[in-house]
Amino acid sequence: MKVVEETPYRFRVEREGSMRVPGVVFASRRLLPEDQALRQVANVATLPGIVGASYGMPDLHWGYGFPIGGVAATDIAEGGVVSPGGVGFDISCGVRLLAASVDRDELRPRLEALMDHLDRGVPRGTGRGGVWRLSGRSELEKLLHGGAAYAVEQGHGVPRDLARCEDYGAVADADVAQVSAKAMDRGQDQVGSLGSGNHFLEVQAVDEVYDEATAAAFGLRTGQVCVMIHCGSRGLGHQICTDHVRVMEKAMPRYGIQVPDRQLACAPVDSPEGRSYLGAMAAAANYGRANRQLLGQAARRAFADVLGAELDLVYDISHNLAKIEEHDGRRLCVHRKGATRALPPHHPDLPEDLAPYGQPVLIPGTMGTASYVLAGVPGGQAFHSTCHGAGRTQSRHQAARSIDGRTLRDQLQAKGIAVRGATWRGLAEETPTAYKDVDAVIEASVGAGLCRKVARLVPLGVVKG
DNA sequence: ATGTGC
Repeated sequence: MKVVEETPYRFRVEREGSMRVPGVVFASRRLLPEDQALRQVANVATLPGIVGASYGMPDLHWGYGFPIGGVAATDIAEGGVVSPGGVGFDISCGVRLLAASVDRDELRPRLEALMDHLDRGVPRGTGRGGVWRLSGRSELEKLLHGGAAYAVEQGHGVPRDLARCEDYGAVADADVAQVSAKAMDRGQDQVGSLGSGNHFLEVQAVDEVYDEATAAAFGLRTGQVCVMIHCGSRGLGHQICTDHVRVMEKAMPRYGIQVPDRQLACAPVDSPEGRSYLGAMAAAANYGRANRQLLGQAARRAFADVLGAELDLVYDISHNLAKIEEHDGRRLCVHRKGATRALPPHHPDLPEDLAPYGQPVLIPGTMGTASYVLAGVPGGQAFHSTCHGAGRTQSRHQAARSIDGRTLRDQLQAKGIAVRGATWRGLAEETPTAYKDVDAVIEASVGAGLCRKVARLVPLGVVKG
């Protein structure tokens, strides 16, 4: 594998073997990942119908089949494929940011009380129930079609929330018939729950604003308290991925598709298997959005009860999704796995009030480090995409071996960050030392021309899944 | 990521 530095923030993985396009990785030298992730970038470049390049964002790291931080688009008319591995197991995993009517100085004396309230009000960990008890299978079906919009319709939020959700709170074309009974069962009682792993609800403060006008348009000001929620589609999305990978593995020989890694299982977008996955994926996307809507409501209740304060939705984005988009007159299936759509100013998909500024992009850091609010920029590199987070450098196992959960909790508390965990092991696996430096990832993303900085947020308290 | 692996 030959990797060439084209510019300070752009590396090219040369085409070789069965690669149809080159790989392009946006990163600094220091952030360029280990060979394994670059090999995955090259593997993705072999997929039928892939256009442009197999892209990697600055937080690129090894994942299931596709790398995390990967973007790949296929041309539907040219037999382009869709691959569940290009979306990931946690379909529609994403981030929601809410801004409070209080500043950090006002919160300080009540922080522990607020965290205790959130600790009780935010279900988390594997398997447990969520804050919304759905009335049976038929209501779950409505939610899979309506996403956050259905949640708001049922009184879980205000209509204004939807104007600040990507796709106004729901993606079209959810096909519930493509969601297995097993996936439905797993999803039935998890709406409004964080899950585990790197999922969290964090109380933050705006530490620095880089662009006053854009921050104001997004509803943010220096010193303001915020809530950031990072979660996905729980067991339902996971089961959908599992089910459809299995179907595609079997179908691939029929379409004459060969891939260098069986985890790249795929099928033409324009095929029964492709359409079936996309329909089920859309249902999971709506589940993820409803999940974040309900957790936002749980945060609102805690802020109202403890502080008499309100929370306005800043934005809600997904960083694990495939989307049918038009680029240069072609209909493409754009896979973003650990990558965020970042629409430029005046893009037709943006709501009018955000159009002058570009799409808000929310980047969660790690526990104890900063998070960022970014905005999309003109240029359209990697089909209008940017990074999604800090990006792991250590496996969960390595991380858990490096530090004890209680020690980590004490370290964070000593930095003034209140911690409400689920398990000690889970906390240790998420030690900030297991991740890349989020500030460096943002610097590379901006340097590569993928986005611009709007605000930097710092953690005050974390509810860890 | 995941009722955490066949």
